Amino acid sequence: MATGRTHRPATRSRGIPEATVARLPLYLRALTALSERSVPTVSSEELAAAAGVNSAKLRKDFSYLGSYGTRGVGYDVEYLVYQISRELGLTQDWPVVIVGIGNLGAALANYGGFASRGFRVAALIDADPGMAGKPVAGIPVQHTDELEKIIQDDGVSIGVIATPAGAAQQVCDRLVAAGVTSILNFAPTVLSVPDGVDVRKVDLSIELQILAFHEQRKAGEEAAADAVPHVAARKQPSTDQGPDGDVPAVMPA
Amino acid sequence: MATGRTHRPATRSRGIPEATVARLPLYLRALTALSERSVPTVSSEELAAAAGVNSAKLRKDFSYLGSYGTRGVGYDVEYLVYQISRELGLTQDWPVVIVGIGNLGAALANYGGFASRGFRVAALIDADPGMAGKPVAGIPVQHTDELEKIIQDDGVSIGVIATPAGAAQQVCDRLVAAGVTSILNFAPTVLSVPDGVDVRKVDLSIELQILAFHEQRKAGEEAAADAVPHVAARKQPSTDQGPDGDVPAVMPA
DNA sequence: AAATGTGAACTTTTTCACAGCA
DNA sequence: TGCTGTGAAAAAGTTCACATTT
Repeated sequence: MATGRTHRPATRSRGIPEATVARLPLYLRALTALSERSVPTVSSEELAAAAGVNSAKLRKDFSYLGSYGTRGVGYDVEYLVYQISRELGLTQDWPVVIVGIGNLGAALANYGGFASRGFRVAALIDADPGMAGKPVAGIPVQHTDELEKIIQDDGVSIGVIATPAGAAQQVCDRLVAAGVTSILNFAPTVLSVPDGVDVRKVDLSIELQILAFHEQRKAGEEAAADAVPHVAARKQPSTDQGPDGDVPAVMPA
Repeated sequence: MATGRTHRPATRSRGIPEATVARLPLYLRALTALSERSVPTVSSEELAAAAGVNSAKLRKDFSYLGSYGTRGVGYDVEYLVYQISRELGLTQDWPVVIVGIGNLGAALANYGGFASRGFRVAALIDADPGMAGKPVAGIPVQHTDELEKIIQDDGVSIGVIATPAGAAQQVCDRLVAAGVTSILNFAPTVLSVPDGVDVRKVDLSIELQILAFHEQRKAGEEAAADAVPHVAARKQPSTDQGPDGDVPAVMPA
């Protein structure tokens, strides 16, 4: 690395669409399950079903990574697991700090899928001095004062914020100042960060509100449906996750 | 579909884009904060900044709801709060059950923003008989056997699954059979549900993997940047959340 | 025969830029 | 004058359908 080269690494044209990146972990999970069952190969159709997406989308997604399948056969499970892991950066180990060891922080610390896939909890940090030293998920909680030291010593670049909303921005600023460049925010606040820092948020109440919106609409539809001869059959098992789910679009006049 | 009607209802063309729906809770939160500070009106620019989106997008989003602003002035905070709440279905009260009262379930039960905005925890349910009766967040945990009864008695239509992955599909099936039509899934599994049921998922490990992807790319870029005279200034405070975060596209020529 | 990989069509979402109103 | 509301353009994402390869 670090040469005077002006071109993108001879690899394949970078620029995997963000939507594709967001689905790679889904594929990886499905593939890992297959791998554990020692399934050697899988078709786009099968894998797509397991991941809950459609097969054309899956093939298109994989096409951004390269040609890892075999026509007439499908994909080699182990090989794909490796390729996707590599693409996601999971072949290296990412130390992560969790700040705010309340109920949620403890839940996160205990979350198994964490350690399993490339991530390692480097430290648990809480502002409450009473918590200091107390082990959570086998890791002793450290006081906020130690934050900068921990991040620098362990080379932490990913931080998880599970504090109350009021403390989140301040914690975020400290994390960023200490060198963290990716933040997963569970606090219900918009964080502002310098350029070059990634923030993703997970927000229970937003998810519930989106569900309520669709739920309300369903209720309206039912009322409308009552006025109509026969409600169309609802019950085809469909696999569908993510942002929408249905969005039918009927509506009373 | 069902009737012979071919035209859209006379109402304002329903069909708020899904992307817009997903942002409404964000606007609502920002507006609620303003309302608490007794701010009477707000411009699209200000509100957009508070919500972490750009103002054109916000205006476009609001335009799907109707014309609730005043040109030259901005939006009336209270009025908008009401309109968005109504649109999201938050003017009614949604009873919610949480299934799986481990660390995460407890965290969710204790989550304040829950009760505050239209949602009410109708019951906490766990498969462990030892948990039964134990109060969490002031609510006694009930055994899974009671699930169907609770859902029917309380008219619950939204369920939260916080069980281990292995139990999730089974719990989901029972919820759906009992009448739940919206599910928020915290278990790391793809749930399959009948048509007409909405599922949204929240998945810590997926979020971390997406961060790792970008983090890895940053590392690569840095190395590339070392070969270039001077790294462009990174540090303009930017507000940016959601799916991407940055995706800088530095790309040496 | 089976299943990938991908141009091309289509849909959704974002951004632009400005007319129109208070 | 200031700021909304929105057509129109651009970008991103999804789906189709089929030539290509094993």
